[in-house]
Amino acid sequence: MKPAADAKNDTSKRILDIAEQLLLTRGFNAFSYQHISSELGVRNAAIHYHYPKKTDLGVALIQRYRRRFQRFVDAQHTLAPQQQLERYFTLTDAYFEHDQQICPSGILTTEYQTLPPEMQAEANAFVDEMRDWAVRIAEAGRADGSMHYGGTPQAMGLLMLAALQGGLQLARTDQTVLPALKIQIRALLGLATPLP
Amino acid sequence: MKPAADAKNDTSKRILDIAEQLLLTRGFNAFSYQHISSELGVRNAAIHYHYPKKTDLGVALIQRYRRRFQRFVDAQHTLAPQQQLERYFTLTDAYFEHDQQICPSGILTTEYQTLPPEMQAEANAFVDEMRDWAVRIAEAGRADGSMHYGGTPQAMGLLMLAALQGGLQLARTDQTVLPALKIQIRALLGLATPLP
DNA sequence: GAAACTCTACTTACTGGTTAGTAAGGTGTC
DNA sequence: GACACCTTACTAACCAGTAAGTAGAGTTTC
Repeated sequence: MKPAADAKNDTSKRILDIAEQLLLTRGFNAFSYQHISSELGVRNAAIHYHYPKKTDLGVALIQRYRRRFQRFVDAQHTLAPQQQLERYFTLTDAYFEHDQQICPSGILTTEYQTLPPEMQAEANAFVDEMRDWAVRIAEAGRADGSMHYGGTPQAMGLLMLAALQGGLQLARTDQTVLPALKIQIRALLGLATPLP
Repeated sequence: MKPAADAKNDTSKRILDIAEQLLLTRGFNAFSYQHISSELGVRNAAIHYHYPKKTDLGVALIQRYRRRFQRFVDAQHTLAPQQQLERYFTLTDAYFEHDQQICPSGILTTEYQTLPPEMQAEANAFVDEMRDWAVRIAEAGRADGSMHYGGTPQAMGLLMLAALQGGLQLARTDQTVLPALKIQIRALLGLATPLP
């Protein structure tokens, strides 16, 4: 057994978990190491031991998102485009139901001008990856004849990403937003509402 | 002449102008009275004289947005739906071109959980008004036969609002976002790109 | 097998800067 | 002299970040 190595990983990971929750509900500028340390039951400096600068923590957070998102995408590359879109919707719903969290790309682009350059670079890459994925769904849906829409797949994917990012934010003022948005996106793609 | 009254109004208004710029580029949590006072060339306490609490300033900012937006909407109630949509696009472009500002509703809903209740209430009302306007455009466009889309006008208006709000944020990482989004929304509504 | 070491994961204690907000006073205008 | 509009001077809280020390577990050396 190696309790030392496990303990290190565990605290490091728990810091990321708490920071993620704070990031998606309050934003990067509106949470402090105090929030994390009091939640974790340790002192402030313990967080600095694992992530010396807040920038380090921010970069680690986005990098973990990128890895997780890549696994999410990889895990369903065999699914039909329509099913992939439904997974996308499910992911969006999950954010909202978890303390009205919003999409990470929404936080990062909204606070973009105040973020350190290292985080801006990670945010750029993350947004690119999310956009590419949305575009691939629109492309595949047109290619296999399951989705029917005007314009290019590039623009349609972008529109879906932008609408869901904005929709998650708007949902905080009105919880009927997300269901209506999902129905409308399906309607624009000529899709039927799927059976459970 | 009434220089006293003008001076009061002028300083008060200039504080709002500077605060607005800071809000739309940095967010409410990421600007301070110091930012405003140094920009304005006065001391910190002078800002507190006009807006005792930061909450007061925030509420005044949103209320001014609401008045301005209402005037914007009223000023074009005689225009055709398609022209109203183009005005909406122009408004969006103007935000982006002004130091990559984003939509006020985007900031307010993203920082929603950290805002004081008075600002949350104003934000709710503001988002409602923006949404209503988008819905009315979609309704009028369907009614006069100029726009053709699936789904309800309520959902279509919501989708346009959400997409433009998210799109303004995403445009910070890639400036080609907004043009593509506008083209796609027109395509989904069966509209031709208007001539200048 | 025990003393000496090294490393991880913290702690206490602190610095310097920023924050919103207040209290009291000054200055010019009606 | 009353009021609008500021100033100086301050408080208390919070912020990121650092320095130095410590407890304990594992590792090395004789």
